[in-house]
Amino acid sequence: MSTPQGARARARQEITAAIKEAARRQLAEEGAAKLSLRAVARELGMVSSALYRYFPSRDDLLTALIIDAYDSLGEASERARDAASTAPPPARWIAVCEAVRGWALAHPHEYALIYGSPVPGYSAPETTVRAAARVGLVLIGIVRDGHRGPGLAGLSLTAGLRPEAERMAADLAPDLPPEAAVALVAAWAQLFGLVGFEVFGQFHRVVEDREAFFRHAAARLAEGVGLNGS
Amino acid sequence: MSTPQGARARARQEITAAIKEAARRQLAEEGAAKLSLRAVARELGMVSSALYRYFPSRDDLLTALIIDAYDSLGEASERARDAASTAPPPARWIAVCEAVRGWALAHPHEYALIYGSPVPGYSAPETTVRAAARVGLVLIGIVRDGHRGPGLAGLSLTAGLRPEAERMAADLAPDLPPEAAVALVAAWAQLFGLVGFEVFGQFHRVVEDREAFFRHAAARLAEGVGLNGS
DNA sequence: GTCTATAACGAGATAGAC
DNA sequence: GTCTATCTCGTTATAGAC
Repeated sequence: MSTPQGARARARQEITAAIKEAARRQLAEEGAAKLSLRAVARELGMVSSALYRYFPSRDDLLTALIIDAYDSLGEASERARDAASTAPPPARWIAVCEAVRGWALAHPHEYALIYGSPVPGYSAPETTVRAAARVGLVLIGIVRDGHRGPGLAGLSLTAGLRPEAERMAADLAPDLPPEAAVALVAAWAQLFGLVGFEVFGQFHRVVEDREAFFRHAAARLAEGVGLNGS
Repeated sequence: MSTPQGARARARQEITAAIKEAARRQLAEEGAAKLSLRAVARELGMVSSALYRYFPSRDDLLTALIIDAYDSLGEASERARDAASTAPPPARWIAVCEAVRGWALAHPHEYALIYGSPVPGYSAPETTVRAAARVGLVLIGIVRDGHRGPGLAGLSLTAGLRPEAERMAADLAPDLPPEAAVALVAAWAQLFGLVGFEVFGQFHRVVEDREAFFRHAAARLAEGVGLNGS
Protein backbone atom coordinates (compact mmCIF):
# COMPACT_ATOMS: atom_id res chain seq x y z
CA MET A 1 0.00 0.00 0.00
CA SER A 2 1.40 3.33 -1.07
CA THR A 3 -0.39 5.16 1.77
CA PRO A 4 -1.43 8.37 0.06
CA GLN A 5 -2.70 9.72 3.36
CA GLY A 6 0.67 9.15 4.98
CA ALA A 7 2.42 10.93 2.16
CA ARG A 8 -0.05 13.80 2.28
CA ALA A 9 0.35 14.13 6.02
CA ARG A 10 4.10 14.12 5.64
CA ALA A 11 3.98 16.79 2.98
CA ARG A 12 1.68 18.89 5.11
CA GLN A 13 4.04 18.60 8.03
CA GLU A 14 7.01 19.57 5.90
CA ILE A 15 5.27 22.64 4.53
CA THR A 16 4.10 23.63 8.00
CA ALA A 17 7.68 23.39 9.20
CA ALA A 18 8.93 25.43 6.26
CA ILE A 19 6.37 28.14 6.96
CA LYS A 20 7.40 28.37 10.60
CA GLU A 21 11.05 28.44 9.64
CA ALA A 22 10.50 31.31 7.22
CA ALA A 23 8.38 33.09 9.82
CA ARG A 24 11.19 32.75 12.37
CA ARG A 25 13.60 34.29 9.90
CA GLN A 26 11.24 37.20 9.48
CA LEU A 27 10.85 37.44 13.23
CA ALA A 28 14.57 37.95 13.50
CA GLU A 29 14.70 40.62 10.83
CA GLU A 30 11.53 42.62 11.28
CA GLY A 31 10.21 41.68 14.69
CA ALA A 32 6.99 40.03 15.76
CA ALA A 33 4.93 43.17 15.26
CA LYS A 34 5.64 43.17 11.55
CA LEU A 35 5.26 39.45 10.97
CA SER A 36 3.23 39.24 7.78
CA LEU A 37 1.76 36.16 6.16
CA ARG A 38 2.38 37.69 2.74
CA ALA A 39 6.09 38.11 3.30
CA VAL A 40 6.34 34.55 4.55
CA ALA A 41 4.49 33.32 1.50
CA ARG A 42 6.74 35.32 -0.79
CA GLU A 43 9.83 33.83 0.76
CA LEU A 44 8.46 30.35 0.13
CA GLY A 45 7.36 31.09 -3.43
CA MET A 46 3.75 30.54 -2.42
CA VAL A 47 0.79 32.81 -2.71
CA SER A 48 -0.52 34.25 0.52
CA SER A 49 -3.92 32.60 0.30
CA ALA A 50 -2.26 29.19 0.25
CA LEU A 51 -0.90 29.77 3.73
CA TYR A 52 -4.38 29.85 5.19
CA ARG A 53 -4.57 26.11 4.61
CA TYR A 54 -1.89 25.75 7.25
CA PHE A 55 -2.57 28.66 9.59
CA PRO A 56 -6.02 30.22 9.75
CA SER A 57 -4.62 33.64 10.62
CA ARG A 58 -1.47 35.57 11.31
CA ASP A 59 -2.16 35.31 15.01
CA ASP A 60 -2.34 31.53 14.80
CA LEU A 61 1.05 31.46 13.14
CA LEU A 62 2.36 33.69 15.92
CA THR A 63 0.85 31.36 18.51
CA ALA A 64 2.56 28.38 16.89
CA LEU A 65 5.90 30.20 16.98
CA ILE A 66 5.38 31.08 20.63
CA ILE A 67 4.54 27.51 21.60
CA ASP A 68 7.55 26.24 19.66
CA ALA A 69 9.81 28.71 21.43
CA TYR A 70 8.51 27.80 24.88
CA ASP A 71 8.89 24.12 24.03
CA SER A 72 12.40 24.60 22.73
CA LEU A 73 13.41 26.40 25.92
CA GLY A 74 11.57 23.82 28.01
CA GLU A 75 13.38 20.97 26.32
CA ALA A 76 16.74 22.68 26.78
CA SER A 77 16.10 23.08 30.50
CA GLU A 78 14.87 19.51 30.85
CA ARG A 79 17.95 18.20 29.04
CA ALA A 80 20.18 20.18 31.39
CA ARG A 81 18.33 18.82 34.41
CA ASP A 82 18.64 15.24 33.16
CA ALA A 83 22.31 15.62 32.29
CA ALA A 84 22.93 16.79 35.87
CA SER A 85 20.61 14.25 37.47
CA THR A 86 23.35 12.77 39.65
CA ALA A 87 24.59 16.15 40.88
CA PRO A 88 23.24 17.65 44.11
CA PRO A 89 20.25 20.02 43.74
CA PRO A 90 22.25 23.27 43.89
CA ALA A 91 24.47 22.18 41.01
CA ARG A 92 21.42 21.01 39.10
CA TRP A 93 19.76 24.39 39.65
CA ILE A 94 22.78 26.19 38.26
CA ALA A 95 22.94 23.85 35.28
CA VAL A 96 19.32 24.60 34.40
CA CYS A 97 19.85 28.35 34.80
CA GLU A 98 22.81 28.15 32.46
CA ALA A 99 20.74 26.18 29.98
CA VAL A 100 18.12 28.92 30.02
CA ARG A 101 20.79 31.55 29.45
CA GLY A 102 22.43 29.50 26.71
CA TRP A 103 19.14 28.99 24.91
CA ALA A 104 18.27 32.68 25.14
CA LEU A 105 21.65 33.77 23.77
CA ALA A 106 21.33 31.25 20.94
CA HIS A 107 17.75 32.30 20.13
CA PRO A 108 17.49 35.99 21.03
CA HIS A 109 14.52 36.71 18.76
CA GLU A 110 12.51 33.80 20.01
CA TYR A 111 13.43 34.86 23.53
CA ALA A 112 12.12 38.33 22.75
CA LEU A 113 8.95 36.76 21.41
CA ILE A 114 8.12 34.95 24.63
CA TYR A 115 9.73 37.09 27.35
CA GLY A 116 9.99 40.49 25.67
CA SER A 117 7.45 43.19 24.97
CA PRO A 118 3.95 41.96 24.21
CA VAL A 119 3.03 42.05 20.53
CA PRO A 120 0.54 44.93 20.04
CA GLY A 121 -2.91 43.65 19.24
CA TYR A 122 -2.04 40.05 20.00
CA SER A 123 -3.17 38.17 23.05
CA ALA A 124 -1.76 34.72 23.71
CA PRO A 125 -4.44 32.02 23.96
CA GLU A 126 -4.61 29.44 26.74
CA THR A 127 -2.97 26.86 24.45
CA THR A 128 0.40 28.45 25.17
CA VAL A 129 0.22 27.90 28.92
CA ARG A 130 1.33 24.29 28.95
CA ALA A 131 4.52 24.96 27.00
CA ALA A 132 5.19 28.17 28.91
CA ALA A 133 5.12 26.30 32.22
CA ARG A 134 7.84 23.79 31.35
CA VAL A 135 10.88 25.73 32.57
CA GLY A 136 9.09 26.64 35.76
CA LEU A 137 8.23 23.00 36.43
CA VAL A 138 11.87 22.03 36.03
CA LEU A 139 12.89 24.62 38.63
CA ILE A 140 10.12 23.50 40.99
CA GLY A 141 11.28 19.90 40.71
CA ILE A 142 14.82 20.77 41.71
CA VAL A 143 13.72 22.74 44.75
CA ARG A 144 11.46 19.86 45.72
CA ASP A 145 14.44 17.51 45.62
CA GLY A 146 16.50 19.94 47.65
CA HIS A 147 13.76 20.16 50.19
CA ARG A 148 13.85 16.41 50.71
CA GLY A 149 17.57 16.71 51.30
CA PRO A 150 19.24 19.14 53.71
CA GLY A 151 16.11 21.27 53.80
CA LEU A 152 15.17 24.83 53.12
CA ALA A 153 16.91 27.01 55.63
CA GLY A 154 16.54 30.68 56.26
CA LEU A 155 13.44 31.33 54.18
CA SER A 156 11.21 33.85 55.86
CA LEU A 157 7.91 35.46 54.96
CA THR A 158 6.78 39.08 55.16
CA ALA A 159 3.74 39.51 57.36
CA GLY A 160 0.98 40.30 54.85
CA LEU A 161 2.17 37.77 52.34
CA ARG A 162 1.09 34.61 54.15
CA PRO A 163 -2.34 34.11 52.53
CA GLU A 164 -0.93 34.65 49.05
CA ALA A 165 2.04 32.43 49.84
CA GLU A 166 -0.28 29.61 50.85
CA ARG A 167 -2.35 30.05 47.72
CA MET A 168 0.78 29.97 45.57
CA ALA A 169 2.12 26.87 47.28
CA ALA A 170 -1.22 25.09 46.89
CA ASP A 171 -1.22 25.92 43.18
CA LEU A 172 2.39 25.27 42.31
CA ALA A 173 3.82 22.75 44.74
CA PRO A 174 1.53 21.53 47.53
CA ASP A 175 4.39 19.54 49.02
CA LEU A 176 6.54 22.64 49.54
CA PRO A 177 6.20 25.13 52.39
CA PRO A 178 4.71 28.51 51.38
CA GLU A 179 8.04 30.23 52.00
CA ALA A 180 9.65 28.05 49.35
CA ALA A 181 6.89 28.70 46.82
CA VAL A 182 7.33 32.44 47.16
CA ALA A 183 11.10 32.23 46.95
CA LEU A 184 10.78 30.01 43.91
CA VAL A 185 8.53 32.34 41.96
CA ALA A 186 10.74 35.29 42.82
CA ALA A 187 13.87 33.43 41.74
CA TRP A 188 12.12 32.41 38.53
CA ALA A 189 11.37 36.03 37.64
CA GLN A 190 14.83 37.15 38.74
CA LEU A 191 16.51 34.50 36.60
CA PHE A 192 14.79 35.92 33.55
CA GLY A 193 15.75 39.39 34.66
CA LEU A 194 19.40 38.40 34.48
CA VAL A 195 18.97 36.62 31.17
CA GLY A 196 16.86 39.38 29.65
CA PHE A 197 19.31 42.10 30.59
CA GLU A 198 22.09 40.20 28.89
CA VAL A 199 20.12 39.31 25.77
CA PHE A 200 18.65 42.80 25.37
CA GLY A 201 21.95 44.56 25.85
CA GLN A 202 21.49 46.24 29.23
CA PHE A 203 24.80 44.83 30.40
CA HIS A 204 26.61 46.74 27.66
CA ARG A 205 29.67 48.26 29.30
CA VAL A 206 28.49 47.13 32.73
CA VAL A 207 29.21 43.41 32.78
CA GLU A 208 32.02 42.09 30.63
CA ASP A 209 32.66 38.54 31.82
CA ARG A 210 29.00 37.65 31.58
CA GLU A 211 29.51 33.93 31.85
CA ALA A 212 31.24 34.19 35.23
CA PHE A 213 28.83 36.83 36.44
CA PHE A 214 25.81 34.73 35.54
CA ARG A 215 27.23 31.62 37.13
CA HIS A 216 27.71 33.51 40.36
CA ALA A 217 24.23 35.05 40.25
CA ALA A 218 22.63 31.68 39.53
CA ALA A 219 24.41 30.18 42.51
CA ARG A 220 23.10 32.93 44.75
CA LEU A 221 19.62 32.40 43.35
CA ALA A 222 19.94 28.76 44.36
CA GLU A 223 20.70 29.86 47.90
CA GLY A 224 17.68 32.14 47.74
CA VAL A 225 15.35 29.23 47.18
CA GLY A 226 16.87 27.30 50.03
CA LEU A 227 19.28 25.11 48.11
CA ASN A 228 22.33 25.28 50.31
CA GLY A 229 25.56 24.21 48.71
CA SER A 230 26.37 20.60 49.57
CA MET B 1 11.79 94.26 23.18
CA SER B 2 9.04 91.67 22.62
CA THR B 3 11.60 88.85 22.53
CA PRO B 4 10.76 87.16 19.26
CA GLN B 5 13.39 84.55 19.95
CA GLY B 6 11.74 83.68 23.25
CA ALA B 7 8.36 83.30 21.64
CA ARG B 8 9.75 81.25 18.82
CA ALA B 9 11.68 79.06 21.18
CA ARG B 10 8.56 78.54 23.27
CA ALA B 11 6.50 77.63 20.24
CA ARG B 12 9.18 75.24 19.12
CA GLN B 13 9.26 73.60 22.51
CA GLU B 14 5.50 73.23 22.57
CA ILE B 15 5.37 71.63 19.14
CA THR B 16 8.23 69.33 20.04
CA ALA B 17 6.31 68.25 23.13
CA ALA B 18 3.13 67.73 21.11
CA ILE B 19 5.00 65.55 18.63
CA LYS B 20 6.43 63.39 21.39
CA GLU B 21 3.06 63.11 23.07
CA ALA B 22 1.41 61.97 19.87
CA ALA B 23 4.28 59.56 19.28
CA ARG B 24 3.80 58.09 22.75
CA ARG B 25 0.14 57.53 22.01
CA GLN B 26 1.11 55.68 18.88
CA LEU B 27 3.70 53.73 20.81
CA ALA B 28 0.95 52.45 23.08
CA GLU B 29 -1.32 51.44 20.25
CA GLU B 30 0.99 50.09 17.59
CA GLY B 31 4.29 49.48 19.29
CA ALA B 32 7.71 50.98 18.73
CA ALA B 33 8.36 48.92 15.62
CA LYS B 34 5.46 50.57 13.82
CA LEU B 35 6.07 54.12 15.03
CA SER B 36 5.56 56.23 11.93
CA LEU B 37 6.39 59.87 11.39
CA ARG B 38 3.53 60.21 8.93
CA ALA B 39 0.96 58.94 11.40
CA VAL B 40 2.27 61.32 14.04
CA ALA B 41 2.08 64.21 11.59
CA ARG B 42 -1.45 63.23 10.58
CA GLU B 43 -2.58 63.17 14.20
CA LEU B 44 -1.23 66.69 14.65
CA GLY B 45 -2.68 68.02 11.42
CA MET B 46 0.80 68.63 10.07
CA VAL B 47 2.45 67.38 6.97
CA SER B 48 5.13 64.77 7.44
CA SER B 49 7.97 66.83 6.04
CA ALA B 50 7.33 69.53 8.66
CA LEU B 51 8.34 67.08 11.38
CA TYR B 52 11.87 67.05 10.06
CA ARG B 53 12.33 70.55 11.47
CA TYR B 54 11.99 68.99 14.92
CA PHE B 55 13.43 65.52 14.51
CA PRO B 56 15.92 64.79 11.74
CA SER B 57 14.68 61.21 11.36
CA ARG B 58 12.29 58.67 12.73
CA ASP B 59 15.10 57.11 14.74
CA ASP B 60 15.86 60.43 16.38
CA LEU B 61 12.25 60.69 17.49
CA LEU B 62 12.54 57.19 18.91
CA THR B 63 15.72 58.17 20.70
CA ALA B 64 13.99 61.20 22.23
CA LEU B 65 11.17 58.99 23.49
CA ILE B 66 13.67 56.54 24.98
CA ILE B 67 15.58 59.27 26.77
CA ASP B 68 12.33 60.77 28.09
CA ALA B 69 11.25 57.37 29.41
CA TYR B 70 14.58 56.75 31.14
CA ASP B 71 14.45 60.23 32.63
CA SER B 72 10.88 59.81 33.80
CA LEU B 73 11.77 56.54 35.52
CA GLY B 74 14.94 58.06 36.90
CA GLU B 75 13.07 61.00 38.38
CA ALA B 76 10.49 58.70 39.93
CA SER B 77 13.21 56.69 41.62
CA GLU B 78 15.04 59.79 42.79
CA ARG B 79 11.83 61.21 44.22
CA ALA B 80 11.22 57.97 46.11
CA ARG B 81 14.76 58.02 47.46
CA ASP B 82 14.43 61.62 48.60
CA ALA B 83 11.03 61.03 50.19
CA ALA B 84 12.57 58.21 52.22
CA SER B 85 15.80 60.01 52.96
CA THR B 86 15.37 59.73 56.72
CA ALA B 87 14.57 56.01 56.64
CA PRO B 88 17.32 53.43 57.06
CA PRO B 89 18.90 52.14 53.83
CA PRO B 90 16.89 48.89 53.62
CA ALA B 91 13.61 50.82 53.75
CA ARG B 92 14.95 53.30 51.22
CA TRP B 93 15.92 50.44 48.91
CA ILE B 94 12.42 49.01 49.09
CA ALA B 95 10.88 52.44 48.47
CA VAL B 96 12.93 52.88 45.31
CA CYS B 97 12.07 49.38 44.09
CA GLU B 98 8.41 50.12 44.59
CA ALA B 99 8.78 53.39 42.73
CA VAL B 100 10.28 51.52 39.80
CA ARG B 101 7.41 49.05 39.86
CA GLY B 102 4.84 51.81 40.17
CA TRP B 103 6.31 53.73 37.26
CA ALA B 104 6.41 50.62 35.09
CA LEU B 105 2.80 49.73 35.84
CA ALA B 106 1.73 53.30 35.11
CA HIS B 107 3.75 53.47 31.86
CA PRO B 108 3.81 49.93 30.47
CA HIS B 109 4.50 50.96 26.89
CA GLU B 110 7.37 53.21 27.79
CA TYR B 111 8.66 50.44 30.03
CA ALA B 112 8.52 48.09 27.04
CA LEU B 113 10.37 50.67 24.99
CA ILE B 114 13.36 50.81 27.32
CA TYR B 115 13.44 47.37 28.95
CA GLY B 116 11.56 45.21 26.46
CA SER B 117 12.55 43.72 23.14
CA PRO B 118 14.96 45.80 21.06
CA VAL B 119 13.32 47.67 18.18
CA PRO B 120 14.34 45.91 14.93
CA GLY B 121 16.70 48.02 12.86
CA TYR B 122 17.20 50.55 15.63
CA SER B 123 20.33 50.87 17.69
CA ALA B 124 20.32 53.25 20.65
CA PRO B 125 23.04 55.92 20.44
CA GLU B 126 25.37 56.80 23.29
CA THR B 127 23.20 59.81 24.16
CA THR B 128 20.78 57.49 25.94
CA VAL B 129 23.37 56.19 28.39
CA ARG B 130 23.22 59.06 30.84
CA ALA B 131 19.46 58.87 31.32
CA ALA B 132 19.55 55.08 31.38
CA ALA B 133 22.00 55.10 34.26
CA ARG B 134 19.90 57.17 36.65
CA VAL B 135 17.98 54.37 38.36
CA GLY B 136 21.14 52.38 38.77
CA LEU B 137 22.90 55.33 40.37
CA VAL B 138 20.08 55.68 42.88
CA LEU B 139 20.45 52.03 43.85
CA ILE B 140 24.22 52.36 44.12
CA GLY B 141 23.85 55.35 46.41
CA ILE B 142 21.62 53.47 48.81
CA VAL B 143 23.98 50.52 49.04
CA ARG B 144 26.86 52.92 49.60
CA ASP B 145 24.98 54.45 52.55
CA GLY B 146 24.21 51.00 53.92
CA HIS B 147 27.84 50.11 53.66
CA ARG B 148 28.78 53.04 55.85
CA GLY B 149 26.24 51.80 58.37
CA PRO B 150 26.03 48.27 59.74
CA GLY B 151 28.13 46.95 56.85
CA LEU B 152 27.75 44.42 54.08
CA ALA B 153 27.61 41.01 55.67
CA GLY B 154 27.61 37.64 54.05
CA LEU B 155 28.50 38.67 50.52
CA SER B 156 30.77 36.12 48.94
CA LEU B 157 32.40 35.78 45.55
CA THR B 158 32.72 32.81 43.22
CA ALA B 159 36.32 31.95 42.46
CA GLY B 160 36.68 32.98 38.81
CA LEU B 161 34.68 36.15 39.25
CA ARG B 162 37.22 38.18 41.19
CA PRO B 163 38.89 40.03 38.29
CA GLU B 164 35.54 40.98 36.78
CA ALA B 165 34.21 41.96 40.19
CA GLU B 166 37.12 44.30 40.73
CA ARG B 167 36.65 45.82 37.29
CA MET B 168 32.95 46.35 37.96
CA ALA B 169 33.60 47.94 41.34
CA ALA B 170 36.20 50.28 39.87
CA ASP B 171 33.72 51.33 37.20
CA LEU B 172 30.57 51.65 39.24
CA ALA B 173 31.50 52.36 42.83
CA PRO B 174 35.19 52.49 43.69
CA ASP B 175 34.33 52.92 47.35
CA LEU B 176 32.44 49.64 47.54
CA PRO B 177 34.01 46.20 47.87
CA PRO B 178 33.88 44.07 44.70
CA GLU B 179 31.42 41.69 46.35
CA ALA B 180 28.95 44.52 46.77
CA ALA B 181 29.32 45.71 43.19
CA VAL B 182 28.52 42.25 41.86
CA ALA B 183 25.57 41.84 44.20
CA LEU B 184 24.32 45.26 43.20
CA VAL B 185 24.37 44.62 39.48
CA ALA B 186 22.69 41.27 39.98
CA ALA B 187 19.99 42.81 42.17
CA TRP B 188 19.50 45.55 39.59
CA ALA B 189 18.84 43.01 36.84
CA GLN B 190 16.69 40.88 39.13
CA LEU B 191 14.57 43.86 40.14
CA PHE B 192 13.71 44.44 36.50
CA GLY B 193 13.02 40.74 36.12
CA LEU B 194 10.33 41.00 38.78
CA VAL B 195 8.91 44.21 37.32
CA GLY B 196 9.05 42.97 33.75
CA PHE B 197 7.29 39.72 34.56
CA GLU B 198 4.46 41.65 36.17
CA VAL B 199 4.17 44.29 33.44
CA PHE B 200 4.39 41.78 30.60
CA GLY B 201 1.87 39.40 32.11
CA GLN B 202 4.02 36.42 33.09
CA PHE B 203 2.51 36.44 36.56
CA HIS B 204 -0.92 35.80 35.09
CA ARG B 205 -2.50 33.11 37.28
CA VAL B 206 0.74 32.66 39.18
CA VAL B 207 0.92 35.68 41.47
CA GLU B 208 -2.33 37.32 42.54
CA ASP B 209 -1.38 39.67 45.39
CA ARG B 210 1.39 41.24 43.38
CA GLU B 211 1.86 44.20 45.65
CA ALA B 212 2.62 42.04 48.68
CA PHE B 213 4.71 39.65 46.62
CA PHE B 214 6.83 42.43 45.20
CA ARG B 215 7.32 44.07 48.56
CA HIS B 216 8.64 40.80 49.92
CA ALA B 217 10.90 40.20 46.96
CA ALA B 218 12.30 43.73 47.12
CA ALA B 219 13.09 43.24 50.80
CA ARG B 220 14.98 40.06 50.02
CA LEU B 221 16.84 41.84 47.24
CA ALA B 222 17.91 44.41 49.82
CA GLU B 223 19.34 41.61 51.94
CA GLY B 224 21.09 40.29 48.86
CA VAL B 225 23.06 43.51 48.45
CA GLY B 226 24.05 43.49 52.08
CA LEU B 227 21.44 45.87 53.48
CA ASN B 228 20.49 44.06 56.65
CA GLY B 229 17.27 45.10 58.32
CA SER B 230 17.94 47.57 61.09
C1' DG C 1 16.32 82.62 9.32
C1' DT C 2 12.40 79.65 10.58
C1' DC C 3 8.84 77.35 9.41
C1' DT C 4 5.06 74.86 6.53
C1' DA C 5 3.33 72.96 2.22
C1' DT C 6 3.64 70.60 -2.20
C1' DA C 7 5.40 67.14 -4.78
C1' DA C 8 7.96 63.43 -5.66
C1' DC C 9 11.11 58.94 -5.21
C1' DG C 10 11.46 54.04 -4.33
C1' DA C 11 10.00 50.67 -1.65
C1' DG C 12 6.62 47.94 0.32
C1' DA C 13 1.82 46.45 1.83
C1' DT C 14 -3.08 45.62 0.79
C1' DA C 15 -7.80 44.87 -1.34
C1' DG C 16 -10.32 43.31 -4.88
C1' DA C 17 -11.36 42.17 -9.62
C1' DC C 18 -10.52 38.71 -12.70
C1' DG D 1 -3.45 31.98 -8.36
C1' DT D 2 -2.51 36.42 -10.84
C1' DC D 3 -2.69 41.39 -11.62
C1' DT D 4 -3.64 45.89 -10.82
C1' DA D 5 -4.98 49.92 -8.54
C1' DT D 6 -4.46 52.07 -4.35
C1' DC D 7 -2.74 52.54 -0.04
C1' DT D 8 1.34 53.05 3.37
C1' DC D 9 6.12 54.48 4.61
C1' DG D 10 10.79 57.50 5.26
C1' DT D 11 12.95 60.84 3.15
C1' DT D 12 14.35 64.71 0.12
C1' DA D 13 14.02 68.83 -3.01
C1' DT D 14 11.78 72.93 -3.71
C1' DA D 15 8.92 76.86 -3.25
C1' DG D 16 6.91 80.24 -0.64
C1' DA D 17 4.82 82.49 3.92
C1' DC D 18 6.12 84.93 8.04
